[in-house]
Amino acid sequence: MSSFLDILDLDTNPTTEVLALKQKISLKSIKKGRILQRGGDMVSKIYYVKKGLLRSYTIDKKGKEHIFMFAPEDWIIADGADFSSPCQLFIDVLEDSEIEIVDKKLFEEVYISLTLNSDTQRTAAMIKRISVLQERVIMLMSASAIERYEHFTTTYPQIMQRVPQRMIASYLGITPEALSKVKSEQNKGK
Amino acid sequence: MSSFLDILDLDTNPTTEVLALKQKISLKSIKKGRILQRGGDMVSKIYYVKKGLLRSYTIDKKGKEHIFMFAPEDWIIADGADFSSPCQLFIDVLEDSEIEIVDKKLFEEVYISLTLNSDTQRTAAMIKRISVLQERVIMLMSASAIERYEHFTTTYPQIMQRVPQRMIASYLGITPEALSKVKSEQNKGK
DNA sequence: CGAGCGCTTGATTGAGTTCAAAAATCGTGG
DNA sequence: CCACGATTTTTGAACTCAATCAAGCGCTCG
Repeated sequence: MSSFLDILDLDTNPTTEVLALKQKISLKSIKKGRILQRGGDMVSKIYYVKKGLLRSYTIDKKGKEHIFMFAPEDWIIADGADFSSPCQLFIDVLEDSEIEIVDKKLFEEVYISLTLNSDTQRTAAMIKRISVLQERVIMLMSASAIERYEHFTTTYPQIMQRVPQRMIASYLGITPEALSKVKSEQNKGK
Repeated sequence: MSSFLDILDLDTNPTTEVLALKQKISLKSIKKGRILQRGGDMVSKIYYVKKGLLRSYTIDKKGKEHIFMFAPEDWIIADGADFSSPCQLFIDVLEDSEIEIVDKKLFEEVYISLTLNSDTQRTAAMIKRISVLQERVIMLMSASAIERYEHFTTTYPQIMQRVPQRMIASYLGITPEALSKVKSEQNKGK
């Protein structure tokens, strides 16, 4: 899968609803720094990243950002699960990007009604996301700052190079200062 | 949904595979304390809790347990996502329970091949799980011991009463001592 | 009834935070 | 292409929350 449209094209006999949805999907070029969605917004969209890099994050009561996930090429990012419901995530653009944007509700209705391979695909995508989150929870519960950092560098080396360190710290759940110290610490060791 | 069998019964015209699978699902009564699965085991099963309470957890290198989730009545619990793949979770029984047990691979094959309402159901279940995990990650990244505890008591009051406090601490990612102190602290306040 | 487990409480320690300021890097306009 | 301001990273010192260590209490159940 490399686009929302691909998914819809899987249906060889598109209904009028599918066709209507296809017309509403537009590829947009969006500049770095743009905020696509704020926690608390009522409108909620799904973003398919064709090119570039997005992130989702919360802001806690003390005003501190906590990055929930990064979304590079070919990732879907949205508040809540892939489609439905809750929570209060912000989403913004870290690199100039090309993104497909669809209304969440609309997409969900049509998408779920499609019954074919895309079902297996969607299931696989959700399973992957659950696995990633499971690993993340375990990491947050049991790993020290150093362990988290080393896990990140080996798991997401591509993202490492594309975002400032303070954002990696934010993703790991530690302060930028702590991350800096971790790095200098592990440099001493060699 | 209140059983694996219900899911399979949704298919009004069961294939021979479905029938074969149905025969392999057995309802077992299992006593408190029994370990169903150890991290590292190759066999992997899916457990549907009809009655009772299970938990899944990891054990870190220092030998400490970290509870990943509790599974009371009508929950499905398994290593990794609902069906497939990775990670190293232990699963054991906290209360005398009645459980349906199915081989993960077998179930996945048959289940995924079923295309009907159950698809929507499965999707909904996965979305819910993703939402729960999202909330958990945010909690672990931004909340203090007290906040985590208060969130847990309001969100899972039923489970509160059924497990020892040290397990709640383990779920929250804090030590039993810390949880004890949090409680006495919040009692002072009133 | 005693042994073991779970919960509490206190003293000590330590990893990571906070605050502050200097050093390095980035980016933008001239 | 350079220069300057802004942002990011590093470093250091003081502090804080929770972990660790240790002891005592109360219950259960064997």
